[in-house]
Amino acid sequence: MFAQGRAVQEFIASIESAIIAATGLEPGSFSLESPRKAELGDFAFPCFLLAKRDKGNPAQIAGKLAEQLNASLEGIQATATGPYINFQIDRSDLARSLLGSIRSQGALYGNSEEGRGQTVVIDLSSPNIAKPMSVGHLRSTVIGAAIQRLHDALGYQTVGINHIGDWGSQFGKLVAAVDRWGGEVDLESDPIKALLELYVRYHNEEATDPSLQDAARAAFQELESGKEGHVRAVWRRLTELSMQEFQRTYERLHVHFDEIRGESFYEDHLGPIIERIVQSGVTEESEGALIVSLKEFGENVPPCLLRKSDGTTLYATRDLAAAFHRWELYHFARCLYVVGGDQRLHFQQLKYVLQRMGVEWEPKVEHIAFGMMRLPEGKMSTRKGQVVFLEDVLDRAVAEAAKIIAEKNPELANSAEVAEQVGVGAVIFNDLKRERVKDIEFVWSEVLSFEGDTGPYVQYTHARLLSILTKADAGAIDAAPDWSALADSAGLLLTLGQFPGVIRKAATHAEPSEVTQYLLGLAREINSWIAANRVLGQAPGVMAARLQLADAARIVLHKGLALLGVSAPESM
RNA sequence: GCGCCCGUAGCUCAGUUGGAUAGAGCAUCGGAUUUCUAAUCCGACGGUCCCAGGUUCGAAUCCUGGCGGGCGCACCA
Repeated sequence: MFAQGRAVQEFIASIESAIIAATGLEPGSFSLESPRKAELGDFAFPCFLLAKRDKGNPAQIAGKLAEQLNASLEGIQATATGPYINFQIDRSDLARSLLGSIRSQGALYGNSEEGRGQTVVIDLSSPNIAKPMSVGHLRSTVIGAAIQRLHDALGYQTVGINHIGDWGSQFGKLVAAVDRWGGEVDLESDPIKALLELYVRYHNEEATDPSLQDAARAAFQELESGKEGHVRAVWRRLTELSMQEFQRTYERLHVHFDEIRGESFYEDHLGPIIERIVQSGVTEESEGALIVSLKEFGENVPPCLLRKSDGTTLYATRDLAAAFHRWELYHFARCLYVVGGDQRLHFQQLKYVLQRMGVEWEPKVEHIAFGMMRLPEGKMSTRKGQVVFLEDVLDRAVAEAAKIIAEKNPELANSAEVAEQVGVGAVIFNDLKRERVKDIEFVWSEVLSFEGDTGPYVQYTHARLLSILTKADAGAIDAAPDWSALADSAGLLLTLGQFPGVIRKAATHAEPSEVTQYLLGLAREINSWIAANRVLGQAPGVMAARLQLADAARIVLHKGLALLGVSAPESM
């Protein structure tokens, strides 16, 4: 439907089919690589496999094959360099078709329809009621939201679900704490903080006061019984207070959810799901609890608990209920759980249970694990008060951005708005920068840095391009382009051409950092290009060619940032 | 004890399904602005790719065994 970066794809396809025709290699049995150095060419084909097949010398084979390919390829030069064949696309062809393709598609460049008709469910954010969002929750939220946008771009139907932690035995504790000390704190003006205080106090005192534990257990049992009484009323109020707070943060991060379903949503599903699992014949009673043994997957794999000996359910029960509910609702192509790596075992167990039940869609369920956010002094702990609150991080980043704007661009019109975009963008970008499995140590100076490999660096690059484009005379970009002005810019052009492939791979891998890394590399290339290539005030043909390149680069930066959930201010 | 994840420059990280001389940012040092935003650019410095075997024409990448760090291991989520 769209020419989705076809420019570069078409060049690659013609090289590949020429190689197939000349060698008899199976399509898909090889792929082109990037040469070690850009001067060597745009694409490379190593001849080691051919040499093995034909029992020949790779360098000789490369030499002969290059001659044959040159005879059949048009607009593409093949050169043998040792055991490699390097291909170079005609510079004018490259610029004309690629820039034309990007500029005609605009914000749709990189999109495709490959996911049409398929649904991807993404479980993301999932903060716990009555606890403040920490920088740890940021990870699930921004990684999950980026994964959802990547799938949107590929034409999938996506459903982002915020699986709020609004159920479980800790609510018994919370209700007990509110009942006992609720009058001593201010629940109205700063509810999360007040609730946190109660939560911490509960844990400090439960060891020495057994009546507290009894009260908590009784409260959760009442909550799970479905009784519309005092406990449920308190629980409901806590939920409402917390959700209002969360919503503020989500708005700043530009994250919205298609569904906000707490664990409590599955209250009515718990009985039936347990029944269903029992019917499938995989459960057993053990020490008064209902479990699914997972010994067949390994002697040391712990069983999955569905129901405690006191009759109440667990996390796993609710997640199983949610999984079945989602399948019945969406028949998803993928169901992604963007949840920290500390819960690997839990999701492994979940998948094992589904396997034992013989559920055919089990492989579509994926745990998208990410590394823990740690403080230099150790693991974050809400109970110990060792946390960095997300609001504080955003506020400090925005304040820092405002300070820099005041220094560098005091005349900026909407400076408060831009400071918000830059500060929040820096925080989001920083969190999406590394491979998601890696643990992150939270260091303020790193989060508040706006130079080098940072979000503001990419935003700045975008603003610079826009500045050049808006200063150009109207119509200058439409003059007959002199493509020779871009003869030395092939590297940048090829990078722009990679964008659709970057989106596709990042979505498949559920790895937003592939986009982040790509954007950093692209921004670096653009900044070097700007320093080396004057755009305005050149001969009309030169100017048109360079303006087109600047425009295409601007389009890709903007789109890439949008996929990550980072704003691209017009000036900063 | 067992299982899973991670280990690349002083620090933080990239490194395409195994391919050519392992690359960025930060930090340090030295340069660049009469001209499109210096939140920038150019250069220098900086490496036993944790260690030891193995597979391969070829290994940072795959396999095995160690070491170091993180996380987890039935009635929490």
